[in-house]
Amino acid sequence: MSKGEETRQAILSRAFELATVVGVSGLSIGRLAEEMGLSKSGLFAHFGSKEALEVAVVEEASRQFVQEVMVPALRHPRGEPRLRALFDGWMQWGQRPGGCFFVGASTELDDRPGAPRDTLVRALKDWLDELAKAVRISISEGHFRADVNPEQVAFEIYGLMLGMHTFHRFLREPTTLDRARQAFERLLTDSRVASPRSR
Amino acid sequence: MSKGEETRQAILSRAFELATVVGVSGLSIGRLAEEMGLSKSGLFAHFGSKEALEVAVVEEASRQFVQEVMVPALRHPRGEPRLRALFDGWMQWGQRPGGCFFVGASTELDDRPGAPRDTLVRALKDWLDELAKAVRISISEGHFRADVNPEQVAFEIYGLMLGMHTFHRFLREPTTLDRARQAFERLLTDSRVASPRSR
DNA sequence: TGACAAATCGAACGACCGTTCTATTCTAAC
DNA sequence: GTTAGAATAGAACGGTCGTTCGATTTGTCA
Repeated sequence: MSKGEETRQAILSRAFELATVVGVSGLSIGRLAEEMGLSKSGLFAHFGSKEALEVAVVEEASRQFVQEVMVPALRHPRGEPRLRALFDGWMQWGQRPGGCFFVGASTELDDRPGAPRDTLVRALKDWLDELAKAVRISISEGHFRADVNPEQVAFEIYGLMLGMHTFHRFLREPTTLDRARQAFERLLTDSRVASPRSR
Repeated sequence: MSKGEETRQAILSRAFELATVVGVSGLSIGRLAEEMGLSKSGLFAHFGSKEALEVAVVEEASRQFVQEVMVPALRHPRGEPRLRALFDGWMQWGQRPGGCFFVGASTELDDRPGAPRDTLVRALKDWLDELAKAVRISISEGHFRADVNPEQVAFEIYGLMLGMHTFHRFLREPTTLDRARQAFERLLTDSRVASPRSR
């Protein structure tokens, strides 16, 4: 790795942390440069524009998310255990300072067309696809009923995660973790083969 | 209403619309003054500080939310019908340009202590209390089982709303409305007296 | 109608923003 | 060890931000 790539990566690493707290557009080049011990223009040269920096930050966030949540979940058995691992992994991920990068960024960018938004949409869809895939495997493994809708379950799981985020980080409700767990269990129960009720 | 109060109210009305789209801190006094046909300092004088303006905007949002969602729901029969009305009312509310003010503002302010945050926390808690209250009434009316936890249901409903917001406004998923409805029905089904399963 | 207060304006402030340029320092390959 | 090119620095730009202050218009009530 050349010197340039090295500092660029170091910048992105810190930029990602910072953006998780202050938001993608709240991230400022001057502030970031100061934290990195670089000049504003020196740092700027690595990206060429603020928007390109934002895109790179979103990509860095995806990279870290894959590494810290998705990959470890793949080490768990296929089906429900893996789905649980994904849920647990996200809970861990959401504990870092500033919470979940994607939750903040998606509400921030929902009305701002452009490359950063497109990149984030792609990342979020990948995550939802991963959840749906885990549900689909749960069906084929015989853990869930055949008539369970994977995309529907992924939707509801993600809603849980968002609710958890708001209750924990904004309302600071100490009951949040239990609430989320309980809702998740209800979702699993309703999806299992043992359950007699149709969905 | 004096002249001052009148323009102040007009400013807040527009400021609320604007803040729903660009966020609470994204709201700028210069931009707002231009839209209102006022000078920057003239508009500024109505509030004294940006932070005071932000607080006033949050209050205005609460005012409108009560008027457009909560009050109409009270005209529906106690219990499950009213809970449905609250849900439907929120869905309508979330359709306005920029989506739901509270969803955007709460992720924006979760790491920014101060009066605007405190005001918003209060407003959101009021809304959640209203949901929980509707659930509680549903129990006493015999629509829901006695062992249903009102706060838990309120948590899950709010999670649904958040999921809907992200899927609809950020991902632009056309299936969103159905997904949210279906999840809501599952929640109601699991809560009803007819259901044999314990929660 | 006159007088006092309320409302609004206009200019200026310092701070920070992203971006551009030119000059300098450093790194890496020959 | 020299040299070309990459990496960084520094100063300056136009712009917007929230805020202050003194002057001026406008509304309100005796």
